[in-house]
Amino acid sequence: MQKAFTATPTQIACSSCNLREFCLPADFTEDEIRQLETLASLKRAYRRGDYLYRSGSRFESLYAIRTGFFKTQVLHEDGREQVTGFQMPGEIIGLDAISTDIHTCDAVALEDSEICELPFNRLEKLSRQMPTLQRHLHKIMSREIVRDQGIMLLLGSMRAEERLAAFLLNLSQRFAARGYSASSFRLRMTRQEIGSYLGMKLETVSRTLSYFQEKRLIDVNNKSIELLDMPRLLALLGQQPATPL
Amino acid sequence: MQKAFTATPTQIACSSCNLREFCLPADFTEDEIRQLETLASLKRAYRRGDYLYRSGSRFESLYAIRTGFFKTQVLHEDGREQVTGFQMPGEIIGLDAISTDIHTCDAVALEDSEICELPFNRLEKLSRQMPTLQRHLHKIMSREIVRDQGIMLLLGSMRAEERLAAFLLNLSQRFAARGYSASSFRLRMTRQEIGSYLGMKLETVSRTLSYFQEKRLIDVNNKSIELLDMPRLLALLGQQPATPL
DNA sequence: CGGGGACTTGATACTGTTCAATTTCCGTGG
DNA sequence: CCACGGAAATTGAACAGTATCAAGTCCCCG
Repeated sequence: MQKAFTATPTQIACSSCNLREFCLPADFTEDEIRQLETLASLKRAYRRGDYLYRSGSRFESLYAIRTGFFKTQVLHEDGREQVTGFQMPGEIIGLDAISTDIHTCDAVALEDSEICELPFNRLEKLSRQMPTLQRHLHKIMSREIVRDQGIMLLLGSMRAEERLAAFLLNLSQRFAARGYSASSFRLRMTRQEIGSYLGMKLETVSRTLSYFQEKRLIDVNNKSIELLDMPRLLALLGQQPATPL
Repeated sequence: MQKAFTATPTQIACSSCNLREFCLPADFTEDEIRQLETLASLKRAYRRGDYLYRSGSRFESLYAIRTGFFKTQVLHEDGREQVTGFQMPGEIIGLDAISTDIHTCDAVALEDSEICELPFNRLEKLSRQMPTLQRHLHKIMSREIVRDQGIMLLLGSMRAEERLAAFLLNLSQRFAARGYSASSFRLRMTRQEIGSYLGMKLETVSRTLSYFQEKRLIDVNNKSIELLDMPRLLALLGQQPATPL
């Protein structure tokens, strides 16, 4: 499998998130879950385009996405922006802010979304009493580090086609993990945002998608994507030079 | 300042690491430090080229670098490798392995080095009793996430010259934070490793260094670097198109 | 002192960017 | 409900930035 760019959803307790079903690792007890639920009871709705937090704002809480879709981005002084991730339900955002108590990136809703707020002070306190939670929190943070390593590998050593193939397969996998179709989904982000994430220009994203379509690897229609040939998409990764498709 | 690519050393208690001097945040008490010292007493020496751990090996401990220099790298199936970081004294490595209890990258000594081993189970246990340590550990992990975001920005949206300038300034800053010269230092890594880290080929690294030298921004002599004009190097960042120097 | 890896430099090829012109999509208001 | 307008997406052509290939030099280790 594509070691470099895999995503296990970074999940944590969140009462109103259907936690019991897919969010929680098996090793929490009933009682522990109850405690977590009191902590995670704060939920809020966001509209497409709303900021969950902004770079520079004070850190209070982590956020578990309940429904919807977010992007995180860092901004450069000169206006350049880099999308650092796309987050879907069950994933946690805000981890970057722990280091300085100030958010270092923006989190923006890509569609109407609901989140659970997890006040970090309370989370820390609770995790002192609950080793399972402590371990879980550490794993979530570590998983984010591993994810970032995968993106570095992607940005540092893959060509445009490989990057886009990796991206599509990664989305596919994450949708599948949530019970949605692995082969057919809607992109919530623009070509520009994909490009920013993958380190390429929106025109190149568009061209490469068209090329994949021409080669019958995928079917694109604006934001609708169907993966027609996942084996060949996978084969696109892990190949040093350009490969004739 | 170069927001995107700043590094505060990720430090943690380590008895034999001259901790009191520069490794420890002020908020640990004498007694707490003593407890940490018992934990961090394991130290080991490594020779240039030795692996501290390998991708796939079992996770037991975090490692605090006491002296020397390391690189971490992830390997792709097809043989491609991506250097994900260069670590210097006071920094912690191994955080990626917490997520799965398996190391996801290699750590290799770039020169003879000494490390302190921090058994993670004991670290977790101790941090349950010591909120200061818990908070510190969280900050270290979060800082790594922020660092990775900076590299994504670099890899995703900077040109070769900017990347190299950012890299040199970042090293400079980290040396300075350790009491070494900010303007004159020895590179411990090869052009190839720099290139892998920055997402460019070794020839491009070499050429760009020569170009910087020609423009009197730096003085290079193989692995010896002197930064002659830090303001102009800094100005190189944060400029969208190519700038005549 | 010899040898091999690391580094530099040049010429050329190629991937992806830039600029520009359309076309398509979608939300908004009539 | 349809028409409008602006943003998003597609596509083409020329160009720029790096990669690639190759030759030669330097440095360091044994």
